[in-house]
Amino acid sequence: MFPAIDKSQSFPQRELAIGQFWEEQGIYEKTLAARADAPPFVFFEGPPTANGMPHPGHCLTRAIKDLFPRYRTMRGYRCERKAGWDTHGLPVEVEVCKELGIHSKEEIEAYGIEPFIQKCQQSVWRYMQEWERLTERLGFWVNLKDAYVTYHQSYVESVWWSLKTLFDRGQLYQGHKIVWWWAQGGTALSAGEVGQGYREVADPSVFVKFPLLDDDGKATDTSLLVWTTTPWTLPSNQFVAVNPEIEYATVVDSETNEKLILAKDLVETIAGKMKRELEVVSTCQGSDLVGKRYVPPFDCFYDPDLPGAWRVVSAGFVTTDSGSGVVHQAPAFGEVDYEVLVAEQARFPEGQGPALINCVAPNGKFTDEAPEFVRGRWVKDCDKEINRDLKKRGLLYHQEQYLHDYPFCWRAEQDPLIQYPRESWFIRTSDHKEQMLANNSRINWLPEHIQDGRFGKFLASNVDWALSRERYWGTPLPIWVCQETGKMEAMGSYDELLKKRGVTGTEVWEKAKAENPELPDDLQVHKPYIDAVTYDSPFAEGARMQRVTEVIDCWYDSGAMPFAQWGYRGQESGPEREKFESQFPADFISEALDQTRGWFYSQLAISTLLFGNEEAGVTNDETKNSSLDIRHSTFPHPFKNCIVLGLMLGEDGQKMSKSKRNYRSPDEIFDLYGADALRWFFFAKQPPWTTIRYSEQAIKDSIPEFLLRLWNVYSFFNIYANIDEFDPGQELRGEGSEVGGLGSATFAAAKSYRPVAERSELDRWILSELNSAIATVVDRMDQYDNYTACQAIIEFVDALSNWYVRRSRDRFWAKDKRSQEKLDAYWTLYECLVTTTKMIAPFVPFLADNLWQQLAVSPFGKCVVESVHLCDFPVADTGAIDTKLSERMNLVRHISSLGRQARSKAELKVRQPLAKVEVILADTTHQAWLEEHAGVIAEELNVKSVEYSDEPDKYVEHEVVPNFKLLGPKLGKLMPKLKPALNKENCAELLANIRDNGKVNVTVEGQAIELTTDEIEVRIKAREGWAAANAKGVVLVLSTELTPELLAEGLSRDLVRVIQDARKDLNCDFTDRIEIGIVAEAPELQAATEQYGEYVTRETLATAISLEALESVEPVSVKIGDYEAQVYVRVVS
RNA sequence: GGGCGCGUAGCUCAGUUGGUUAGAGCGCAGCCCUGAUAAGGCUGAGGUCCCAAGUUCGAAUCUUGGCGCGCCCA
Repeated sequence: MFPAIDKSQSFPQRELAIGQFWEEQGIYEKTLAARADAPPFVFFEGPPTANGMPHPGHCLTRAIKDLFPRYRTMRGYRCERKAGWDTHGLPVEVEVCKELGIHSKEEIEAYGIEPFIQKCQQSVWRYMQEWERLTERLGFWVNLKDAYVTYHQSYVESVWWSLKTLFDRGQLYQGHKIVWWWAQGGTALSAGEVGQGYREVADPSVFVKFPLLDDDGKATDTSLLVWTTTPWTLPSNQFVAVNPEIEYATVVDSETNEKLILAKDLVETIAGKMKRELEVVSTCQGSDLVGKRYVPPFDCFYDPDLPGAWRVVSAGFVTTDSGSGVVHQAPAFGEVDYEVLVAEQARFPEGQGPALINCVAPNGKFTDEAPEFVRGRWVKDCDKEINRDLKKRGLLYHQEQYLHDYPFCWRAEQDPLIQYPRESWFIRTSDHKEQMLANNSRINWLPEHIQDGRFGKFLASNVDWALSRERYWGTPLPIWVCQETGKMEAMGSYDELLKKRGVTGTEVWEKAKAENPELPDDLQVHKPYIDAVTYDSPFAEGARMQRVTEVIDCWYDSGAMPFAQWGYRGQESGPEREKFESQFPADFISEALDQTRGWFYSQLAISTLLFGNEEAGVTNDETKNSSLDIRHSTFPHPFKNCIVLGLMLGEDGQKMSKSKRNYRSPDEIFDLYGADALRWFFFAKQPPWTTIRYSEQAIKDSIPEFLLRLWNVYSFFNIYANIDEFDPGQELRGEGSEVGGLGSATFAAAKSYRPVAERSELDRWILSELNSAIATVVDRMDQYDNYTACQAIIEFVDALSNWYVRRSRDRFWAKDKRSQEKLDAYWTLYECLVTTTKMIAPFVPFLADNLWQQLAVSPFGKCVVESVHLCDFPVADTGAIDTKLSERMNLVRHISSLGRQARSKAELKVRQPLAKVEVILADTTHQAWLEEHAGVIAEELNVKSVEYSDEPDKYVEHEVVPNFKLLGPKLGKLMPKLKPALNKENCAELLANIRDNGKVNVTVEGQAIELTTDEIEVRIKAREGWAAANAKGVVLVLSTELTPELLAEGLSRDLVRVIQDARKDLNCDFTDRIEIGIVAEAPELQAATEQYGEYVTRETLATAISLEALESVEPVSVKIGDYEAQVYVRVVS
C-alpha cells in the first residue's frame, strides 16, 4: 500500500520533514560515501561574507551551486563540497566602525588595533547562523562542518606560502600607486567611495608655454602650447604628451609673433578664444615631436642634464576634444600620467630612469621643494597664484574656467580629493597577461560572451595587481624588512618566522592570550601581534628585521582558495598535497557577474602565476606526471566550467535593497512556498545568466505549474493503486530482496510486468516520451544548461498529466483489478513516476525525496535505497524511443485541439455530441495509422465518427508553397517570384503532376524551373462556409447537423453536469446516493430525461429520477440546453 | 567618456547555423471538465520583434549608426 496523502500538509511542511530526514540519516554523507571510489567532479565554493543577511540573490547562487554537484553525484561522480567563508577586508572593518561610531584610521588607532581586530574577528560570524540555516533550508548540500575560513592560521599561511613564492620569483614588488587621496583625512578612498562624491565644479583651464629646446639643448624661438586643468601640478611636471597620430601645427601669433605648437584641429578654436589670428607656418605629425625637450614652467626640479624627463612623449589618450592637444603630465597626480612615467622608465636600465617628482606632502600641502611662494599651502588654494606667477613670467598664454565632474570626500563634502602616489605592493600580473588569456581561452564560460567580452577584455587591459592595503583586518603581507639595509625576506609560514635567529615579540601574543584565553589562536598571525615579531637581520650585523605594515587585498585570499582551503603550502607530499592535487582544478564553479573582476580574476591570476606553464598557452601533458610539480598544470585552471549568473533585481526592476522592500526575505519565501518552488523558479524560468527579476508571483506559480501538477499525477496513482491493491513490492517479492535504486531493469522481474513492446500504444508512447526526456535532460545538464533541461521535464510532465493519465482513466477505472491492461497501466505510470522522481531530484530535491519515500520506500522498505539522492541518474533507453509514434500522437493531440477550435467557432460545446468530423491531411504519411485510432479522436471530440475525407476539394483549398530554405540559394533573385507563380498555376494540375511524376514544372519570368517534391510544400486551408479549423497541414471539418437524437443526448449530458453541480453544492460525499426530480416545460427536455434516465442516474449515483418536484426540497433553477428547468436533489443515503 | 550585456504580447521571458502564419507561462475574455480538486483542460483576443540605414532573393536573427535600460570601469 502507498501511504494515504495528507492533504492538510503544505509543500513547505513536507520539505521540513524531508530536511529533517536528511539530517538525521546523514543522507548527504551517504551520497558521498556511495561514491567514495568514483571519479571526482570538483567543485569550488566561492566564499561568501557572512557579515550581512543573505537575500534572494544569494539563494540563486547557492541553488545553482547545489544543482550541478547533485546531478553529477547521481551521474556517478564523487563531488566533495567544502564550504568556505570570506572573512577579511574593508567591509568587515566598516561594519565594526559603524558599531563603534567611528570611521577614520586615526580613530581606529585611537581605539586600539588589538581590540579592533578582535571585534572584526567576532563580527565575521554575526550572521553565520542565518547563512547556515538558509543553506540547509534551501537544500544546498555542502560541507559546512569542515568549512575553510580565510582568517584561519592554516589559510593565512597558505596565502603566505604563495606570496613568498611570488616574492622569491620577483613577481611581488614595491611601487607607487596613484590613488584618490583624501588629504585632510590622510587616507585613500575606494572606488565606491569616490564614485559617491562626484560633483560638478568649475576649475581653471590653462594654456601654458613650454619653450622648446633644440637637439643641442639650446633655446629655440618656439614653445609647446601645453594644456592643463590642475595648475598646482605644474611644479611637478615631468613630460608633455602628444598623440602620434594627430597632426600638429606651428603657428605664429599675429600680435606677439610667438611661435607655438598645438594640434592643427584646435588652431581655430584657440584663435577664437584669443580673438587673434594664428597663422600656420608648418605642420608635422605628433610622432615627429616625440623626444623633443623643453623647459618646464618651474625650475624646482629642473636639471637639463638629467636624462629622461622634460621631453615630449607619445600617448594615445591625447585627443583634440578639448585643450590644445599637448598635455601636461605630472605622474605623481594622475594615473595615466603615472603610466607614462612607468613607460619612460622602461626605456632605461632598472633604476636609472627618471624618478617620480612630487612636491606635495600627503597632507595636501606643498613641500619645501615647491616654489617658495606656495610652500606649506593647500594645493588647490594655489591655482590662482601659480597662474599669476606664470603670467608675470610671460608663460601663461590663456586661461579660462571650465565645468566638469570632480570627486569630493563623501564624509567631508568640502574636501576635494586629489590623485596622489602611495607606496604599494604589486603582483607582476601584466607579465603573465598572455598566459592568463591563453588560460581563459580554454575555460568553458556560460554564457559564452564572458570569455572574449567582459572577462577577456578585462584581462587584455591587465595592469599589475595592487595587492597591499594600508588597513588592519586582513592577511598580513608576510614580508620583513631589514631596518638598516632595506633588504627584504618573505615568510612562508609562522614556523619559518619563529625559527629565525634572534626572534622576539611573540610574547605580545602570549600575553594577550593569557589575559583572554578565549582569543582564537588564529589571531596570532594577524595584526598587531604579528607586527611585534622581529628577528636578527641576515643582511646587516645588529640590525633587525621588521614586518612591513600592510595587509593584503582580500580578493587575494579568495583567489587562493584552491590550495589554501586545504592549507597547502607547497608540501611535496602529505594530506594537504594529496587533497590539493586531487581537487584541482575545479570542474565547476558559479558566481554572479560582479565576480568577473573579483573571484574569477583573482583565482585565474593566482593560479596562472603560481601553477601556469612558463610557455603561454601550452597544454603540456608530459610535464604533469614527471614530478609532483604543480607548476605544470595544463590549462584550463583553476576552473574548467563557469556559470556566470545574472544580477538579481527586486520586484520593481530596481536593485534589491532592504530599504525599498522590493523583495521578501528568503525565510518568508520558504515558509510560504517552499525551497523547491524557489529553486524551480531559478532553474526553469530563465537561463541563469540573464538578469533575473525577483518575482514573488513567479515563485508562487512554480507550485501549480510544476510541483503540484506532478504531485497530482502521483496523487491519482496513489488513489487508484490503493483501491486496486497494486503493490510493486508485492509484485516483486520473492525475486531477491534488494531492488537498489529501482532501475527499469528491476521491474522486469515483477510478476505482472509485461515487456514494454507488448503493451498498448499509449504505454509505449509515454515511455518513449520519458526516455526522450531523459536523453534531453542528460544532454543539456552535461552542458550546464539547466534551463533547457527543465523545459524537457515540464513538457514530459505535461504529457504524462494531460494525455497519458487522461487517456488511461478507463483502464484505471476498469472493474477487474488483475486485468493485464490495467496492470500494464499501473506499471507504466509507476515507472514514469519513479523515473521522473529521480530525474527531478537535483532540481527539486525535497519534492523528489518525498515522492521517493512514498513511491519506493513505502512498498519496498529496506530493500530499496533510502533516499532518491542515492540513486543513479536515469539513463535513456534509446530502444524505447519511438519518434514515429511520438509524431503520430502529437498529430492526434493536434487534431483534437483543432476539433475543439472548430467547435468553439461553431458554438457547439463539447457536451453536444455530433455525427462526425472529417479530417484532411496535407501529408498523408500517418493517415492509415490515424484511421485505426479514430476512437480516441471521437472520444476526445464527442463525435460519433471520424472520417478522412475522400473529396478534400469540397472542403479545402490547396496552396503550393516553395521551400525557401532549399530553393533560395538555387534560385537567387527569382526566389520571390516563385511563390506567386506557383499560385497562378492551376493547383489541381500541379498536384496531379506531383502525384504522377514527383515533380512540378513552372515558368518564372520566362524561365522554366523544375521542382522536386522536397522543394515544395503543399498547404491546405479550409474553404469558407464550413465549421472547420486548420493549422499545420491539417484541416478538420465538423458536421454541424443536429438530429433530435443528438440533441437529446446533448441534453442528457447537460443534465448530468447540472446534477453534479448540485451534488457539489450539497457537499455530497463521493459515495452518497441521491434522488432527482426534474421539472421542465419543454417536452424535449422531458423526453431526453426519460430516454437517458439510466445514463443520468448511473453517472450521478442516483437511485431514482422523476419528472416531478421532490417534496421539501429547495429546487435549483437551471438552464439545460436552451430550456429552463427546476432541479430537485435529495440525498437518500 | 570606455567596455560588456539587454530591448520580442499588458507582465515575465523563450526563439543555436538568416527561410516567408514569431512562441510559452501568467494576466484578460469565453468555453469545457468535475471519480487527480491548494485543481485541471481548451479556445480566443493581444506583436511596427526599440528606431534607422545597410548586406541579402529573403532579416526578430548578420553589419553599422542612433535611442533606452542595466552592470562594470574611468
